[in-house]
Amino acid sequence: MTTYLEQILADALKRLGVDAESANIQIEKPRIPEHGDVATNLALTLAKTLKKSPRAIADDLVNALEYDDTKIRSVEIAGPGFINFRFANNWIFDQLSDVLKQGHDFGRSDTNSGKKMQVEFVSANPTGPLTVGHGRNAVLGDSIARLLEWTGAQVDREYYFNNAGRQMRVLGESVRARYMEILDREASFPEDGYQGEYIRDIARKLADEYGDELADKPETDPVFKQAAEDAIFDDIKNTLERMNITMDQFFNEHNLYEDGSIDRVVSQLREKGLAYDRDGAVWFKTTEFGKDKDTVLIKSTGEPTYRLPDIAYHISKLDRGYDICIDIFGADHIATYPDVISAAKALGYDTSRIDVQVYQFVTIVKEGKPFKMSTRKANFVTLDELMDEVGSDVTRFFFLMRTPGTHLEFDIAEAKEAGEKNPVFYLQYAHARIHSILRKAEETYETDTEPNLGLLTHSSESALLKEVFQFPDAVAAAAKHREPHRLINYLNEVAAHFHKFYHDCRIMGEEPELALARIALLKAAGITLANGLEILGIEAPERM
RNA sequence: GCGCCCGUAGCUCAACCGGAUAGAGCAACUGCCUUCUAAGCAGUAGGUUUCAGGUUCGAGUCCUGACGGGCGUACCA
Repeated sequence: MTTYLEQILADALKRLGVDAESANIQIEKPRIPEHGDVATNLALTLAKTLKKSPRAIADDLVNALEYDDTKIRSVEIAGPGFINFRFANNWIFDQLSDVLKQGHDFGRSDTNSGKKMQVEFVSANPTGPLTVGHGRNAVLGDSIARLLEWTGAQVDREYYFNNAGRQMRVLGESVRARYMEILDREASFPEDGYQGEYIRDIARKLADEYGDELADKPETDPVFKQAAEDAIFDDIKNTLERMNITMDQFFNEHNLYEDGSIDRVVSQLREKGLAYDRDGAVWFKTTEFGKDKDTVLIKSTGEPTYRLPDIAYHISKLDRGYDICIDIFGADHIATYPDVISAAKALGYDTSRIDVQVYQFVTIVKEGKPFKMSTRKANFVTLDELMDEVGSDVTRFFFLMRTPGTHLEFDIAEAKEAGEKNPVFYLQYAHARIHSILRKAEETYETDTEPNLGLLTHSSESALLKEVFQFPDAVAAAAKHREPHRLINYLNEVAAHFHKFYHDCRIMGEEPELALARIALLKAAGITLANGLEILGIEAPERM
């Protein structure tokens, strides 16, 4: 529908001698039904460049407009210069049949077709279980990936991690200390060690498996770290699976050392005069890119800071041929990615292919107070614990329902109590209700006969119809902005229109002709909700 | 100090690239179940969009400044 309108408007512009390319045609559904089925503000946006009053431009546009009156019933100018369109009934009914035909694919579009994209998310190092702090990242990344798939892209989900370095060393030492404790042997717990109970679990498993065999191994023996990494990664993968998330690839930072790309980045930056030695360290000249200070790439100990592999990693992604690489970053990474971009650009890469999505932190509220989490100190609420309480649907929905760019307050008590008050049930309930009616209707009516859609004349029916048709646009808009919450807002509208329809229009007991037409509408609404929930990674139950 | 993000109803949040009368949920109040799921529907109340300027046909949205909150500003990740 949108495509057709864009087309006829572009044609009209051409007739008026206006460059349609630069005009940026926007079609939107007006808030108020009296303002038509869809509207465009085209005349208003053109007012500045054409130096004419919006009303006059709207007049010209409407005069130049040629449209198929089996599709468009009316076109009128209103307010400051909006052009409002109303659809012809037959066109609406054609669209409805089309929705039913598309079924499980309704909502897909080709705005990103042919594109190879990658979404990198979660990317938590295996030092502990995933916490609610990681939840927003995980769920955002996965739903954005799904949105992109629905707009035609081929998408890889990637988890980037590092199992070397100080963090992991301390993790190994923590496990060893607990292991020794279990054996009643002497060992000091590292000062900044990981205090969580899961460390004891890992140590206990080692003790069960090896007895005291490991006690005489040197402190630095990798067995402890390895056991921890394996166990924790198993746990993380299990958590992701519970959340409906499947990664295509786990990328170990270690690869970047092995294949020489770390060294390559340093030497190439040196060649460009952007890296130099000072005080035994290697520095990146970030002052060249407007920063106050230069940045250390390799510490005087010879160990790289995390920034260097970050740069090499992004270059690896670009080399792998992705058209777009999306990073899902928490606000704490906000300062690091400009360096990555600067470096990649300096090395000749098209950095417009890197798309960094920063989301704001989640404030955990526990017992009415903000709660500071720390993996190391084992102050955390894990995603598993949360899902034990409220399930994965509520968990996903909670993280998705707000704009990524604003702070999200997560009240544990509320999420637990919320239960049936939770807005996710509003959507699921609508879907379940639809299927409940369909089950009943199938017993009474010949639901596979061709319906006479012309009978759908009630205002609640047409409101629902028009809402359903917005679905592909809603998916595309959410994908474009990488903001799944837009889809939730849309689905809420669909559900609201459905519930209203349910209240106003009955099916069982109606004349078969009318009932069949309404069943068709019901199916279309059901398809929309089911497909939308799938993009959010949330169940669409047929019974509740 | 400097940089980035945020500030909208009592609370949690929407508002699509600057568009028509700023919307939901929760909490409060009033109606609606002998008929397809009341986890629902209809309605009442609640706002100087933190404040002060500016840009223009038009500002919650853009610019400047102030105030308030978050996150950065490491040879930590």
